Amino acid sequence: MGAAGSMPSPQLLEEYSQFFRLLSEPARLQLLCHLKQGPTDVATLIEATGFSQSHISRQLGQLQRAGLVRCDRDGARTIWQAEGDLVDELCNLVQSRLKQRLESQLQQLEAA
Amino acid sequence: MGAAGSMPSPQLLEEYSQFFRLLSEPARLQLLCHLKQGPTDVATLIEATGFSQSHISRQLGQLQRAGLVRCDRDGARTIWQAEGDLVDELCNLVQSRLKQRLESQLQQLEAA
DNA sequence: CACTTGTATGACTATACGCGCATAGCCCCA
DNA sequence: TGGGGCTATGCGCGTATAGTCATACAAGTG
Repeated sequence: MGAAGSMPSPQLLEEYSQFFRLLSEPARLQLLCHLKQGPTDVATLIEATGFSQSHISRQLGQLQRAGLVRCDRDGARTIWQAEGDLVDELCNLVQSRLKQRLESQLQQLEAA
Repeated sequence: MGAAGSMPSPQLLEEYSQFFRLLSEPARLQLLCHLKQGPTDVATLIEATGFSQSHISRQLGQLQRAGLVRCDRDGARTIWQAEGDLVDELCNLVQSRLKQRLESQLQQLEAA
C-alpha cells in the first residue's frame, strides 16, 4: 500500500484482512496480552479469562497458525508464549490514533 | 499493551478489536486503497470495485465513523478521500511480518 | 495396563455481518 | 415546484465464526 499509485493485489488484500481478522476478536487479543506477560499454561489462562478450555484451545490454535504464539510441551501440559512484538506495535499505532481522535473531539467541544 | 506487566482494560481491548475488525474485510481495505490514490466519487468506486452502491455506502459509512475517510459534498455527489496514513503503517508492518514468515518457511524447505 | 489429568476436535447453536434489492430521502436544475 | 440523478437505509438471504458440550486423543502415574 504505497504512498499513491500502487494498488495491492487482491491476494495481498486478502492476507492483510485475514491477519487483521485475527486481532478483531477481544478474546484473542486478551490471550495475546496475557501471553505477553510471559509463558503461561492453559489452566492459568482459563482462570485469568474465564473462557472454556475448548475455546482457548481453538483461539490459541488460530494464533499459532499465524505465528503469533508458540507452544512448548511440559509433559502433558502445554506452555504457550507470545512470539514477536508485531501486535504490540500495531496496538500502539491504533492507540495513538484513538487518543488523537478523542483529543480532537475534546477540542471541538471546548470550542463550542 | 506495554512491554510486560500492563494488561489493557477490557474496554481498550474492545476498541482495538473493533478497529481491527474494520480492516478485516477485503472490501473495506480495497476501498481505502482506492481512496489513497486521491479523492474519488462513488460512481468511480462502483466501477473500480464492482460492488453495489448500497454496499459501498455502508462500508464508507463505517470507515467514516472510525475517522479513516472523510467526504465533501459536490452538489449531489459525494467525494470521498482517505484521512491519515495509519492504515498504511499498519499494512506495512503486517506485510513485513508476512514476508519474514515466508522467508523462514523457505529456509526451512531449503534446509530439508 | 487401567486411571487421572490435560489438550484438541467433531457436532451443534446462536449471532454477526457481508451483500444485493428495493426504496426512501436529498439536492440540484429546468 | 416538480422531476431526475445521487446517496442512505430497511429488509432479507446466505455464510462465516464465536462459543459450548461431549468426546476422542495424548501423556504421565499407580
